[in-house]
Amino acid sequence: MTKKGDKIGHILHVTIDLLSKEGGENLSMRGVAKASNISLSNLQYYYPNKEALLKAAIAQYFSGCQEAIMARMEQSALDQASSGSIFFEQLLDLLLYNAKESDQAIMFREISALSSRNKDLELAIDAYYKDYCAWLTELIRPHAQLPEKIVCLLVPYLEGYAGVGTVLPLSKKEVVQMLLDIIKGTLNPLCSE
Amino acid sequence: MTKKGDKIGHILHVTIDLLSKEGGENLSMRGVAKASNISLSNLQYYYPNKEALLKAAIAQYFSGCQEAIMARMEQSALDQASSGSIFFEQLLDLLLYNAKESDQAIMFREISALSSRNKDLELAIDAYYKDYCAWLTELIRPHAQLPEKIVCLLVPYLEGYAGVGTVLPLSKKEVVQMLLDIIKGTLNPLCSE
DNA sequence: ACCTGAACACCGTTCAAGT
DNA sequence: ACCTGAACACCGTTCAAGT
Repeated sequence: MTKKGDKIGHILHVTIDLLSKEGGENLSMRGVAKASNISLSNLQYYYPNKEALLKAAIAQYFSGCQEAIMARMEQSALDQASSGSIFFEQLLDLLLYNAKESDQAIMFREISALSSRNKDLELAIDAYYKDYCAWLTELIRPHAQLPEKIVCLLVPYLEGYAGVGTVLPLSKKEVVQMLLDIIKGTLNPLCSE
Repeated sequence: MTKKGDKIGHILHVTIDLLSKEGGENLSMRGVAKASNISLSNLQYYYPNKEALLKAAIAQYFSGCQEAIMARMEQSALDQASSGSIFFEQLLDLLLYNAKESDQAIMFREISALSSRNKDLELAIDAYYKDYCAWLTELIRPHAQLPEKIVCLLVPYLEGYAGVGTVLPLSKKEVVQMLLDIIKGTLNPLCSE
C-alpha cells in the first residue's frame, strides 16, 4: 500500500543527503538514481527532471525542519516557561544553534541559491517561509506584545547570521545578549508605543 | 602594457554578467569563453578551472560593491550629516536598497551557495565580509557609541533580509523604522550601559 | 608566455520500447 | 502504471601540440 510512498520517500531522503553533502551544483540525476538503487529512467518516471526532484526534496526538507523544531521545543518545555526573558533566551539558543548546524546552514544556502534561479522554486520557498513566520509569530505571541515585530527582526537576522555570523566583531554569546536586550528594550515595551 | 589586464578584466566582467544572469549552476567555461570571444583552451590558460575563474570573478565583484557603496555614500553626502538619526536613516535606506537590488541579491546568494561547497572560496569571502564589517564600523563610529554592536545587528540582518524580506508580516518601511528604533533605543544609549 | 583542437568521462533530457 | 537502455547535445578537465 505505502510501497510507492516508501520508494518516493527513499528517493527524497537520498536526494537531501546528496544535496547537503555535494551541493546542488554537483547533484546529478544519475547520482541520485545510483544511490537509490534504481535506474536513471526509473527516477525520471517519478521526477521527470532535476527541477521537479529538487522541488520535492526541498518541500520534504522544510517539513522535516518544522518537525525538528517542534520536537526540540517540546523537549525543552519551552511553552511552560511563562517568564518572557527565559522564553526568549531558550528560543534564541535553539534557533541560533539550529541556524549554525552545518547541514542545515548548507541546505538553506543551496536552497536559496537554487530559488534565485527558479521562479517556481522561489514561490514554493516563500510559502514555506510565510508558514514559518506565522508559526513563529503564534509561538511568540503569549510572551510578547509585538510578536510580528520580533519575527521581522529574528527571521532575517537568523537567516543572515548563518552566513556571516563567524566574521562579526562580537561573539555568539554577545550577539544573543544583544538580541535579548533588543527584544526586551525596544520591541516589548511594557507601555503601549 | 595593460593589454593582459584588460583581457582578464574583460573575462571577469563577462563571467560576472553570466553568473548573475544564469547562476553558478548554469555558468560554463565554454559559455564564458564564447562570450569573451576566446577559445575554451585560452580561457583555461588564464583560469585553469572553473573554481579559479569563480574565485577571481567574486573578488572582482566584491571590490566593485565596495566602490559602489563608497560612491553612493559620497553622493548622498552621508558623512556630513552629523545628526545620528538622519545618518542612520540614510544609511539604512542605502543598504536596504542595495540588498534588494536584484542583481546584487542574486549574486550574493550564488556566492554564498558556492562558498558553502568550497573551503577556499569561503575563506576568501569571509575576508571580504570582515573588511566590510570593519569599514562599516568606522563609518558608524562617529555617530554611535557602540558601532560594533550596530554592525553585528545590521550586517546579518541585511544579508538575511535580501532573502526573506518579501515574506515578512511588516512592510519594508516599517522594518526600517523598527531598525532605527532599535539603534536609537537599545544600541545607542545616551548614558553608558 | 600564450594559444589551439582533440579526446576523456561525465551530465540532463528525449524517446521508442518493454511489462 | 511502472521500468528499461540507447542516443542527443552538453559539460569540465586533460593533454600533446603549436607560436
